[in-house]
Amino acid sequence: MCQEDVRDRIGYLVKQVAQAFRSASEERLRGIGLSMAQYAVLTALRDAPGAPAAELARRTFVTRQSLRDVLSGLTGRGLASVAPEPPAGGRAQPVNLTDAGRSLLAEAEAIVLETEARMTAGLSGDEAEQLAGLLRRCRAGLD
Amino acid sequence: MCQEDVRDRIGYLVKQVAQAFRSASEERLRGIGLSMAQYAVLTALRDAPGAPAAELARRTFVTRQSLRDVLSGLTGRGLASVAPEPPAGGRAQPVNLTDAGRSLLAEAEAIVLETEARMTAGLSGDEAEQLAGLLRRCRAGLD
DNA sequence: ACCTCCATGTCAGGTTCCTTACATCGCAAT
DNA sequence: ATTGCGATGTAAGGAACCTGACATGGAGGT
Repeated sequence: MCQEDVRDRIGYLVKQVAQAFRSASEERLRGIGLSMAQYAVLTALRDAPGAPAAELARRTFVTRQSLRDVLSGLTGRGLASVAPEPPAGGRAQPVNLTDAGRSLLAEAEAIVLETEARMTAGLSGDEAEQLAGLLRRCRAGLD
Repeated sequence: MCQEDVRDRIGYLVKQVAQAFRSASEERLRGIGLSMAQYAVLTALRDAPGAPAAELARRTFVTRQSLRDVLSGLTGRGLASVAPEPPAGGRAQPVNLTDAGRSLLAEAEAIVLETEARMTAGLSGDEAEQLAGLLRRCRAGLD
């Protein structure tokens, strides 16, 4: 049979690395009261200020409904604000970072970048480039 | 500033590929009534027949509590069985695949392998090897 | 024998995320 | 104008996962 060991399969490895990265980041993010999901939304919010919730959902790869859960936690803590009513001639309610959100995001960014550096510590610059390229091609195969 | 685009960061890419892989697999697994989590437990169960629930939890990288949720779904559908009482001189209750579980796992395996093949379709054999090696080194950096 | 430590199983509660479903609003084609 | 259509917002319920806490059984040191 051609049944190879589960642990050597790419899918398993990708999942495992992603999970380890997530766990490691989340562990330290918890110190400033953020989850990985919240961090992702804050980042999307910085990249797309004033975007509607549906757009943030697309950027963070979750459904609008899931994003609502995360967003309500964020607004409840004053890290993000949703316009109470759509602007004239539109339906979408723009979401924005508050000052508190921006400053907390900066802290979170440092934590996640540090974790990422730890993950790629054993790789040379060229190898990191290579890895990124291979991952992009894997992603392309899954549409 | 040295702030690079979020979308080019390794952590982001890994997460994205893992999520795409999971989504693609789950979408097709749903056709046979399995979630990715259930598939993972069935696989662990095949690799370690008679293992206690705590061991399965370690193998699938979730907590014992989470595994209980998944396992109860599995036993409820007759795909796995938990020994009603610990064997003499032990406390752990061995878990095993049923025949139904084994045959459903075979179907699931085919689905997941096919998805994985699609993901790595754009990669040569050498490149797939390379990717696996780089991912293993990333994983090693996160302990 | 006793007692501490560790692993296992279990319960409670909460968070994140999903599917399904529905109401509404803007936009464009008719 | 009206009629669909697509995108948005919202709600309800369930699945998967977590932390925290607790009870119990085995193993090893004292």
